Amino acid sequence: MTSSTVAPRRESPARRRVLDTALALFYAEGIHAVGIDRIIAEAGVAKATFYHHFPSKDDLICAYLEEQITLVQGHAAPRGDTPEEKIVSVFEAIGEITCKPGFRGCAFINAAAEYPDPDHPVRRVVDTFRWWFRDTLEKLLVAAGHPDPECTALMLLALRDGLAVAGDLDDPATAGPAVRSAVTRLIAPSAA
Amino acid sequence: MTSSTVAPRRESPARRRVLDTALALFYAEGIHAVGIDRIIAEAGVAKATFYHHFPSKDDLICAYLEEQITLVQGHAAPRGDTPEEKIVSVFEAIGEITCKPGFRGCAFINAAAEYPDPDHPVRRVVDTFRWWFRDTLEKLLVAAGHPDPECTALMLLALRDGLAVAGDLDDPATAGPAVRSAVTRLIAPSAA
DNA sequence: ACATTACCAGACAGATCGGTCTAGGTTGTC
DNA sequence: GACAACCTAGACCGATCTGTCTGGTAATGT
Repeated sequence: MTSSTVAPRRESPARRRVLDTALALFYAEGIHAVGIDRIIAEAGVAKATFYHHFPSKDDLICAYLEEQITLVQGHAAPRGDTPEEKIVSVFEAIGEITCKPGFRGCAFINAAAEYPDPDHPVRRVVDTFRWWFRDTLEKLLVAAGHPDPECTALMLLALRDGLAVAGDLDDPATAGPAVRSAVTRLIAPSAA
Repeated sequence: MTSSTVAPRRESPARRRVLDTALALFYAEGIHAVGIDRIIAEAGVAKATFYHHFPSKDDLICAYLEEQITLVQGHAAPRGDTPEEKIVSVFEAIGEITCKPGFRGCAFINAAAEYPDPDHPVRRVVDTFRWWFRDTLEKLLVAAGHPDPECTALMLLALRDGLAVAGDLDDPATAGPAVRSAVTRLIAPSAA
C-alpha cells in the first residue's frame, strides 16, 4: 500500500516544477485552455514523469487549487488587534492583490466556471475554500460580538467575491475602497 | 454593402436554432467545453450553414453574450415606484433567478474566466454589460438623491456579483436574503 | 427564366487533446 | 551487485478541435 487514495506522492523537484508551472498557467489562461503538453514543456519535465506524479489532468487541477488555498490563507490572514480590524485587514489584503499586475480574479470562481458539475473533484476543492473563508469571517464576527454573524458573513463573502470580480473586470483602484467602506458599514451593528 | 462590420446577417430559423442551442450549452457547460460539432448536431443544422451565419466560433460566443445581455436587461428591469424600490427589485429578481434550477452563475463572469485577454471581443461584450449595469444603478442612486452614488454603485455591483457567485457555488436560499438586506442598508445614506 | 440565398449531408484537413508506452539514464540504499 | 525510485526523450493512440470544401435541394424574388 502506498499511502492515501488521492496519492500526493512524494515531494520532488520535478513535481514542484510542474505544480509551479500549472499554478501560473492555469490561473493566467484558464484550465481548459492549457494542455498537458504545454505544462510539461514549460516545466521541463518528461511526460512519463508528469503522469507518474499526477495520474490525470484532474489530479493536477485539484493539486493546483489546493496550492491556491494555502497561498490565499497565507496572504489574506487576518491581521490586527480587534476582530473588526482583522476583518478589515482581510479585505485590505484582497484589495491590494487585485491591483497587482497579473491579477486575474478568484482562482476558485474561475475554476468553477469551467467545471459545472457540483460533484466534480474540482468543485469539492472550491467548496473547501469557500467554507473556510466563510467560517473565518463568521468566527471573527462572533468574536466581535456581532448580533447576526451568520447573515453578515454571507454579506462579506458576497463582497469579497464581488471585489475579486471587479478587480479583474473593472477598475481595481476604485473597487477596493468602495468595498472596504461597505465592509466597515456592514460589520457595524445596524441601527435599523 | 451588407450592413455592419460585425454582420449580424439576416435572421433565419437555422441561425435562431444555433443561437438558442449555444445559449443553453455555453451557459450550462462552459464555452471551451462545448464544440461546434456538438452545437450544430443539437441545433439540427449543417456545418456549412453554421459557418455561413457565424464566420467563427468567437462570433457565435459574442452573439451568445449579446443575447444574454438582452435577456438580463429584460428580466432584471427595475420595478417599483421610488428609486430605492427599483434598486431592491433588481436584487430581488436576481435572488429569484439564483434559486431556479439550472442557475449556473453570471454568464459574463463565467465567460471572462475563460477569456483572460481584456482586448478579446468576448471581453468587450462583458464590459458592455457591466458598464450598463453599473450605470443603471448609479442613475437610480442619483434619482434617489443619494450623497455618493458613484461609490455606492460600486458596492452594489460587488454585491450583485457576489450574489451570482454564491447562488451558483453556495446556498442560494440564504445568500439572497443576506445580500438583499445588505443592499437596503447600503443605499440608506450612512450615518457615519 | 434565372440568379440568389438558405439550407442539408458529410468528407476532409491539420492541429491539439489527454493518456500510454518503450527504452534507457542516473542516483542511492541495502 | 541488485533493486527501486526518479528522471529524460519521444513515438504512438484514438478522439476531438476549428474550419474548409464539395455537391446537391428548395424557396424566393426580379
